[in-house]
Amino acid sequence: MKNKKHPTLIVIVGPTAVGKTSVSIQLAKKLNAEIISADSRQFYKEIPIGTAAPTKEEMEGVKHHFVGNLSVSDYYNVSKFEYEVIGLLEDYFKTNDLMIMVGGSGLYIDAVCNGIDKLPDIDESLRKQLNELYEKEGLNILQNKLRDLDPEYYEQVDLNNPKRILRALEVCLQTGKTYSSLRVGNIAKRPFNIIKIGLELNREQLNDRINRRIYNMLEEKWLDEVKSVYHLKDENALNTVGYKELFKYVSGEWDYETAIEKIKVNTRRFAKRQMTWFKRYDDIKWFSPKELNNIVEYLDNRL
RNA sequence: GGUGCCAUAGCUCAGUAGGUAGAGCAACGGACUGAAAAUCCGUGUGUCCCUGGUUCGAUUCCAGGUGGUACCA
Repeated sequence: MKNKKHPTLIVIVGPTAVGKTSVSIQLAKKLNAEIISADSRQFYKEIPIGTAAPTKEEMEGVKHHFVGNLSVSDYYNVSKFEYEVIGLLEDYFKTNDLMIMVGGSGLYIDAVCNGIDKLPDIDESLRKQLNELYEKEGLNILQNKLRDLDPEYYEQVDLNNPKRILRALEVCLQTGKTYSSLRVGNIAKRPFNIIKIGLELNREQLNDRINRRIYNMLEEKWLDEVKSVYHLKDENALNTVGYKELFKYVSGEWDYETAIEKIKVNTRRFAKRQMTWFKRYDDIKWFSPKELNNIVEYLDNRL
């Protein structure tokens, strides 16, 4: 490796099960870097097996951040992640040149790379109130409310998507301003370089890896882990591929085979959504997870 | 071996009173600014088992074949 002059964040993305963890750890060792996980489910300490979080052994010798740092009952969001990561990097780059950020949560990665609009926190009671309104009155009421409060956003938003509408409404009601006026979408200028690397496999190979990984997770007593958090199953953090299906098995709603089959299907779909997100990055270089040497060479030329 | 039933999308199956076909699931494509492994939107991808016959026209009717299935031997 040449001498690195500019602090650089190496971002490694890719669909679930493609092999990001292994590549990131090998790179971290070669480059003497630490790792930030940008995986919105590996934050939670109660669910390492089903989220394929890096194990203690894997993390041996490579410092990891944002793995198992939260409880599933903690409230967390992208903005906090951005704030914490940027804070960490500011410190880290005083004495180091390279950090690796690896993960599959596109929104979280974008927040770190590009920043996210500064919006106030929403009162818990307001969010709850809106959720109840939606439960009781349905989507139509929310749509009408949004048309009154923020006609501009009403024109752009996917009106069938309750989450988008609820979000816009809570911001409008909390701030007294329109959501559209607060959504400026400025791209943040970061005081470090960013190099994006994508890992991909063809569909057949990825599906095969997905199936094998599900099998391995079950071998590692995933079901015990699921049962241990069953009482928390309504937490958002557990609205997660694998857990929601196995909860239905545990409750007796589905038989085992059905649950496993659904996990496979939903994991494939998740991987597809991730690829859709990452494919729009125009500053990314794609590799197979097997070509570590090519990745190192590519980085070497750019650092 | 005999008789009945079945053969249509990747799977389970509808359907066409003869004018080349459609549901569910799967699959595929897309969106995405504080719940994102979330949430939402879009798309039929087909030798209608094979061969021949009748017909202007057969996936549909007829005959034979092949495969499956049930019952009888």
